[in-house]
Amino acid sequence: MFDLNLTLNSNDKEKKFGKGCEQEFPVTSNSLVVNSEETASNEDTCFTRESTGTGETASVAFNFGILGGNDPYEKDHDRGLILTKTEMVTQELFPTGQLSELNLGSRSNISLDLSFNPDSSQQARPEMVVQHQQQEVQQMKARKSRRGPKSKSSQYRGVTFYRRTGRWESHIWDCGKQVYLGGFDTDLSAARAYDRAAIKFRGVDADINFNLADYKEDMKQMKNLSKKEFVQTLRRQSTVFSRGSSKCRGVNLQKCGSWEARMGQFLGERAYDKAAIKSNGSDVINFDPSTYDGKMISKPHNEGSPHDLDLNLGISTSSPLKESGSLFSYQFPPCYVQNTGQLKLRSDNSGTRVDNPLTSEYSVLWAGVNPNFVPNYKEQEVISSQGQQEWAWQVHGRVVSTPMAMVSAAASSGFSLPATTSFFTAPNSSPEVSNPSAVNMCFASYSGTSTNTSRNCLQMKPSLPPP
DNA sequence: ACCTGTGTTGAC
DNA sequence: TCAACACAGGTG
Repeated sequence: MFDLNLTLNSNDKEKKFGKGCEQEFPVTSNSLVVNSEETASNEDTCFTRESTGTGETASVAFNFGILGGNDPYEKDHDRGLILTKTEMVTQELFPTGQLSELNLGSRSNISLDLSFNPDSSQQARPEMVVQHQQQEVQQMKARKSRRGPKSKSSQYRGVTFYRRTGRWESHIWDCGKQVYLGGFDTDLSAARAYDRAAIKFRGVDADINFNLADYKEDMKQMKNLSKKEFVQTLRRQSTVFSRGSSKCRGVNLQKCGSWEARMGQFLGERAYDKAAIKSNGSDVINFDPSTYDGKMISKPHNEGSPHDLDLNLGISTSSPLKESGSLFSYQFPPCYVQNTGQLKLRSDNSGTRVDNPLTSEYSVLWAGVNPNFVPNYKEQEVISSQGQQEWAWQVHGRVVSTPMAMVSAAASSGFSLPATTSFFTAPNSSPEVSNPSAVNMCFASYSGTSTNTSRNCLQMKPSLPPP
């Protein structure tokens, strides 16, 4: 068993972790003490690596005493370690990724590299560690420490929870002015937006929430953008509707040029519309207010019912499962297109259940859409297999350039290709499509309590605006 | 959605 | 004292 007696220079401790951060360490030892330099040459010394945020790594010496030790094997079932005196074990107690989640910041991403080996010849050379540590201290001194109050609402820098909207917002300061970076569903997303902006505005030495390495790709892309353009890009990537992306709430332009549409029948835009009607009237909603007359609002049986549909019309460029946590594997029925200039929703209760039974969230993905196509939804008509009137939308749109080919988002959206190849219909390849700007959307919904699956197809086809 | 004023915090 | 920051109200 190790005695985790670690002592840390009091000055450094506060600089690196901030006040009260010790409590956030996920260590149960009663005496976690970081050793000072003088003891770094001790045979029982272990080392930590500290990410500096600039790709460099510094080390801090730790001292671990051996307690007990009569047994050839020391088992720590809690940590899943089996230690012997004759083998060298390296255990990273604090994975870097986890630490970044623990409000330690990029500079504080410390991982303990616990090495035990009685044979000192196989140990890391302490003098190198000390040297590295000294370099790190100098870098820390040269770098301006954080100023300003710590956020009470978020563990991340630059991220604030906005009570009024119930969202996370991120801001950054530039030239004495606060710049709005966007509103987000999660503080994690907001923190990432802040990080990107911080790197853009202040360079790689900026104090950020996560590892600089996470933003390598972003750094390449942001090189060609001005600050203003970059902020606009961040805002467009924010979870919520953002001006400059689309004039329609819930529609966002993705990096790849595809449009992402995200809505919920009752939890998303519909919920927004309903609330807006109640509080502000019907002039700010997405859909025709007449459609809510005694129908959407007065039919609470749909709310929370198995047939609530989260019409997540998203095309994602990266790891949507990770980001949204709401995109599950669906099998989509084939979509078809009618040359009617209308977007229709069909709903029936046939089909098989394919999604996560533990959730009642529903998703829909749609293929890449012409970026110049600006949809204007208007709820218009309803079709269902039972002849019941549901709802659908008429689509008005305009196309100002040749349409881009639809791109299958299956690979990046967590869908298996066989299940989705029929979902995305390339407008130029489908014989059914006469208008190359038509958009296909299909989705399936599943009840958490029922084995029925509602399969729905949306047809969206823009019509040119009247002259 | 975005801007901006103001209070708070911590380094200098 | 001042810059950096968070919070929150204002505006369109």
